[in-house]
Amino acid sequence: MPFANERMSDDLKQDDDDRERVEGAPESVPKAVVSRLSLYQRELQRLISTGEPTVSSNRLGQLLGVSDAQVRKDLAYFGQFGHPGIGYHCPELVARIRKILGTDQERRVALVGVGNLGRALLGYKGLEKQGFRVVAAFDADRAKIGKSISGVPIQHLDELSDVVAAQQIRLAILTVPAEEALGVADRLAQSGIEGILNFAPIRLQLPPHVNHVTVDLAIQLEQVCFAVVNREATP
Amino acid sequence: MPFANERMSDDLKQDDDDRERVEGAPESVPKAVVSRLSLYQRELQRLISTGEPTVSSNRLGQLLGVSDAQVRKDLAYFGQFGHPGIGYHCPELVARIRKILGTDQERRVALVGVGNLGRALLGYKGLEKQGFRVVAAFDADRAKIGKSISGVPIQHLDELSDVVAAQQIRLAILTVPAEEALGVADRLAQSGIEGILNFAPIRLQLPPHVNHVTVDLAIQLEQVCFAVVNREATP
DNA sequence: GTCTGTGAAAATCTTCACAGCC
DNA sequence: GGCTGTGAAGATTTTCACAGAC
Repeated sequence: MPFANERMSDDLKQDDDDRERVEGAPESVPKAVVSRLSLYQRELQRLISTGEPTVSSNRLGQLLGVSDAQVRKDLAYFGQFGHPGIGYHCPELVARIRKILGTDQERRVALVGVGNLGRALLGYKGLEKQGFRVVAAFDADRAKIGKSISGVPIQHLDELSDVVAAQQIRLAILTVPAEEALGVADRLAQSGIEGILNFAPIRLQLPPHVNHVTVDLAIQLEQVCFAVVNREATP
Repeated sequence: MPFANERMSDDLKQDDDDRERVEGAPESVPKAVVSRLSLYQRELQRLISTGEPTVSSNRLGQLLGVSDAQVRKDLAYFGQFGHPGIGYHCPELVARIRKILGTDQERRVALVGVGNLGRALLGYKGLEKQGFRVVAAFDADRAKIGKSISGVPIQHLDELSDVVAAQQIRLAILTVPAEEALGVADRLAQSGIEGILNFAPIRLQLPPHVNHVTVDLAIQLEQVCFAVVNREATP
């Protein structure tokens, strides 16, 4: 994970339904599976851009360092996408994965905390390439209000609720200092935000209907450091 | 995972040695364990700053959303740090964990790719708070060379090897565009860098003695999006 | 009584291996 | 021949539960 520190539910319901999964919510999916789905989708886009019409689980897995069985099992959580003897049709599979992830439509995102990291993310192309659009930025510092960064206007935190409602924003990126993170996260929840990508190195406590993933950059570097100091190998 | 996409070895050796782990490299440690070690260490620092001398596995776990048994098992990989009937002595445990992670001494870090994200990380206090110091930044763009950002001088990529050797830098942060990431990662490896924290949304291929962790920000946001669209709950 | 450290059990995740389709 | 989808086997990770230390 990245390592990242995430907390998202797995409910334990056993899915003994063997009808074909038509749509929507499979009972319980390991988060590692969802993470790999994102990887697959990215690699598939690359394959498409090089003109490959189809790909086998074996090849896709090799490109990403994952076993062929793993690729097939991961996809099987959501239905049957492959064609025996042929493999997976790249554009079709991309479309299916985007639908699963919810990135088949453009997702509007609010960013809160226009410091160093926040500014960087406002200018980061990698997010919109995957279907996210940061449409509003917020900060408590009056000096920053009114400016635009990368075309995104910076507004005061007090406007949060109104803007979220008006623009029907469901996702937020939280890039405020650790000390303020808990308070601001509360305000996000109260504003109707449903999912938060948190960069503060702190455990958020949120109502159960608000999902979040925390990315702690120092922890990631510590992982690398541990591996180096303990002379591990990257296979 | 954060989802992050990491690839670090687990070797499968069975550790049937029941002498006390005196030091150094435990045979094989799940990366999730190492990741939690970082969490523990952060929370312990907070406890120390509020004046708590000791903490039980139960309390530490509660603060972080982890079971008490998990805390104990994680620490048991590296030795015996606790005191029955009392718990763990916070300062002692912090010191032990830092030693395990390799952050007991200041680690010099090189940053390559002074774009939006790179600049943000140069100004990010969270890294040095955990014992990392970015001492050199590199870019291929001549226009950026010579300036300093947050006190870190920007040098040309061609200087990489010399600077890494002169300053004995072992860790690097890679914040170049995806298209250049593979090539630059090669140069890092050849310069003697031993660990890379990679932000390019691409799978690095590196010699086995160079460890790396990839943080893909778009993937993290996709995880949140999936959870929201599929109405999961955060317990 | 409190708390750790740890085998044993449970749950989860990954790989194997093969039936069935192209 | 090549390939997917999947039950069964295997491996790993987490939780349970308790002996032993304070």
